[in-house]
Amino acid sequence: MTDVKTGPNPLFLREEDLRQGMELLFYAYRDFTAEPDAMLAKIALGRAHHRVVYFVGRYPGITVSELLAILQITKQSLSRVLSELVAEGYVEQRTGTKDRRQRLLALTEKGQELERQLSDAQRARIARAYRAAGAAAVEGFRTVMLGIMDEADRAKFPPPRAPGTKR
Amino acid sequence: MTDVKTGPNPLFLREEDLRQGMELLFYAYRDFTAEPDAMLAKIALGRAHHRVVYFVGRYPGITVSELLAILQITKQSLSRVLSELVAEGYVEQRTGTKDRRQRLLALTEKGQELERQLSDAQRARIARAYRAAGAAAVEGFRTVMLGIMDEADRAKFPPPRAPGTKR
DNA sequence: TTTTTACGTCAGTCATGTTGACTTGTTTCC
DNA sequence: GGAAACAAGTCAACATGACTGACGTAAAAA
Repeated sequence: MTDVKTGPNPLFLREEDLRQGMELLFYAYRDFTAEPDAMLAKIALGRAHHRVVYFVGRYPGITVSELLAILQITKQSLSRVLSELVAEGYVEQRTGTKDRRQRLLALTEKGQELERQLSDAQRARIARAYRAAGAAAVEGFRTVMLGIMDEADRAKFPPPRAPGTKR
Repeated sequence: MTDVKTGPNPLFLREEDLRQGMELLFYAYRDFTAEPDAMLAKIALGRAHHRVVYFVGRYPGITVSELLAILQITKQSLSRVLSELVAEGYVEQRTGTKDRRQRLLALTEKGQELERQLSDAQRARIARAYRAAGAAAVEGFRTVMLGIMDEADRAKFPPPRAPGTKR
C-alpha cells in the first residue's frame, strides 16, 4: 500500500499495532460480559436476554423489527428469548396504535430492576475506565470505536456536547 | 457517590455517557466479528475455531493450559474445537521438551493461511479506524480499553514506544 | 513413593444461533 | 375493493459452543 498521508499523523501501522487492537477488543469484551453472564446464570437466563432487556430499556416502545435490526439475529432466535421475558414478566408488549401490526415492547417494573442490576457492573466498569483515562482518552476511544463499527449505526452516537455546555 | 476529584478531568459522567460506552462496545464487537464469522461458516468452522487459530498464531508453542487461561473456557469446550483443527491440519501439537506433559501448539502452513484470511478483514477494519482517528485517539482508545478489561491481562499490552523511537 | 499437574475423554445438558415453511392480522397500493 | 406487502408469531429440525461431572494416563514435583 502506497502511503499517502491522510492527515497530520501518518500512523505507521505495524502488524503488531493491529494485533494489539484486535486483542484489546477481545479481552475488553470478554471481561465486560463476564459479570452479567454470571448473574444471569443464577436466574436461568443468558446473555441474549440481557441484550434484549438492555435495548428494550434503552428504547421503550421499540418494535420487534427494530430490535431485530439492532441485534442482527433472526426473529426465531429473538422469539424464544422474548417470549420467555414476557412470560416471566420482565417485558410487556402492547399493540401499536398507529400501526396495529406492531408489538411495542417495554420493560415492566421488574424488567427495569433486572436491567439495572445487570448493567450496573458494566456501567461501573465503564465509569472506572473513563475516570482513570480522562476526557481526552474517552473521546479517542469513542472515535476509534465508531471507526470500527459499520457506518450504518454510527448515527446512533451523536457528537459529544461542547465543553462547558449545560444541557 | 460523592465526587472526589481524581485528576485534571473530573469527568461528569452521565448515565447517557455510560450507556453510550456500553453500546459502542456492543456495536463494534458485533461488526468486528461478523466478517470472519461469515467466512468460517463456509468451511464449517465457527468463531471458537477462529479464536484458537488466532491465539495459537499469536503465541506459537503455547500450551493448552495457557490457551485455556486466555479463552476462559473449559478444557472440554476447547477440546472439541482443537481436535477438529488438528484433524483438519490447521494446528499441530508436539510434546514439550522441557515438560513432556505439555502439548505445544503451533499453526501449520495451512493454519497460517487460514488465520491470515480470517483476520485480514479485522486487521483492515482496525487499520481503517486507526488511520481515520489519528494517533492521539488511538492512544485514548488503548487506555480506555485497558481500563475496561480486568487488570490481570493488562501486562500483555506493553506501553507504546516513544515517538521517533526506532525498534 | 505419593501427590500434583497437564492433558485427554466420555456423557449429558443448555443456550443461542441457524434455515425453511407456514399462519394471522393489518396496511398499503393499484 | 382486492391484491400485494408487511409485521409478527409459530413449528420443526439442526449446529455450535458453552457447561458440569467423572474418570484415565503420563509425567513432574514434593
